[in-house]
Amino acid sequence: MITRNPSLTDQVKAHIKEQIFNDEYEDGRIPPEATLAEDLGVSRTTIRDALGKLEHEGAIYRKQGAGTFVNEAGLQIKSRLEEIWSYEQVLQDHGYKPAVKVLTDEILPVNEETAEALELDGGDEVLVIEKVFLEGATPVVLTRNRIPATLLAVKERRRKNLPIYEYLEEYCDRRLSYYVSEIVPVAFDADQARKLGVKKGTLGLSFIEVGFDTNNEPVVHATSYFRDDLLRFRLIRRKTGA
Amino acid sequence: MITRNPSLTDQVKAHIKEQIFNDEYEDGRIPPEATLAEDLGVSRTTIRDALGKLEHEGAIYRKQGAGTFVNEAGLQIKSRLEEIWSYEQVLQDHGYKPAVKVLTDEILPVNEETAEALELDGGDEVLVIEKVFLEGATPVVLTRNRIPATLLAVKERRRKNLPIYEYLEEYCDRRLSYYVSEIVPVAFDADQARKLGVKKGTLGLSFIEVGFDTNNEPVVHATSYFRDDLLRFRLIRRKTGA
DNA sequence: AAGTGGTCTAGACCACTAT
DNA sequence: TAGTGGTCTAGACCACTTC
Repeated sequence: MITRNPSLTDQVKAHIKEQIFNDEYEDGRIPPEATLAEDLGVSRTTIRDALGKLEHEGAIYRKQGAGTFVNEAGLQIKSRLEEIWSYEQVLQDHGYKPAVKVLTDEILPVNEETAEALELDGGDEVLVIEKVFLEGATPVVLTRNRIPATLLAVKERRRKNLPIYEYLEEYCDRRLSYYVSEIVPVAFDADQARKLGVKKGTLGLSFIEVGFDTNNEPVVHATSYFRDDLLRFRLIRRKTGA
Repeated sequence: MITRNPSLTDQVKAHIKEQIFNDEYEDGRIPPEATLAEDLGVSRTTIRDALGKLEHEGAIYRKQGAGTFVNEAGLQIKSRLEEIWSYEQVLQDHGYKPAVKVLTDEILPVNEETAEALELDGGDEVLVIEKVFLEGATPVVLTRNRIPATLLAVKERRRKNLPIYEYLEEYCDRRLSYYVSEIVPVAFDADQARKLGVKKGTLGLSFIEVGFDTNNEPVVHATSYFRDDLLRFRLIRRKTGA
């Protein structure tokens, strides 16, 4: 059945993905674009948009003049760094049954680093939410999100364990558009180590990032810490012309 | 002047980028797509493709119904992780004048890890190239690339200091298409520390990656080490549907 | 030479934002 | 309500791979 929303392109994309997972394409060869267009009753442009997204995700690859093929190697990648939006989802993708625990949830004066990241003044306040993501009883990810207090539209804020992008929509009426993330290696300090259930000085990865909303305004300053023994990040790097 | 190659889209992209850097757009507002199409004498599709690429790179952002705008924050990002193709380029983008030193260049029996990454047998051989990238006399990046010996088409291999993707084109007739990279925090061992000019145990970042050619075959296994005090990586993370 | 993906056009209509 | 970006169509021609 054809409907708008999700877009035709996304429906086509989902359809092809399903075919791939059901092994419907022999030899990993995906039908020509013209054939797909005719079979699915959409234009070739729509097909190409869908294939373009799948290629970008690493699910397929295309070779001009030759064809379009399933990318077996690309399909193995569990969670691609560029696409991470929720750590619960990341842990699920790794086959875990994640739990979330809110450690801190309070409004505090902003510190210097956060003030700069969120373009605030020294006297302003931020809501600080610290969460830990666990697999069973084992902590895997520790996050600290800081949201300008002025953005909080609602007094009542239950469901503090929402993913931050949902939290921002629900309580701040802001839609998160993208993050700029810096990747930093760390040796966990005593506090971090305790919260992550490892020895002080254990090696790990951290992200320092700023999330921007659809108006391109910074709305959240996040720092995240990962147990390298339980979670490894991958990404696909491509050449982008000029 | 209109020519093919580079594509119209890339020409449009370059043009808009230039306008941005020359501050030609008041208030950071980029003209409507229809206007751009008419002014540049191309179709709106071509304009949209170019804007789409610029948006993906973080140079602009778009808001449906409102317009297209310059992304000042995005333009500050020096080298985006997803787009890294040459460490010389990365260092240049950071304002350094990079030098490259080839430390090792020899054909050796493949080790287990590389054999698995490149789908080789235990008895096969690989060309191992170890390079260090310096700013002046200061090492910043240490890389180790391994290429299957069977791919080497030419006996004479001068210019060992070529970026690996150019090396593969020149001596193996393979075009690098993308890398799958794993990001790992490390404490440098004695050997790495010496080559990077830091104390043993210093914290740093490393990439473990496999490069694939246009036939989606693994052609290079690379490990890279970075001095966190001199080089930080950033990337843009976005939500991708489904 | 046949078949495939890559680029480009011209135009229609929709969804959303601003005023 | 006017103007903007988002989606989609139908079709043309080009570049490349394969046989």
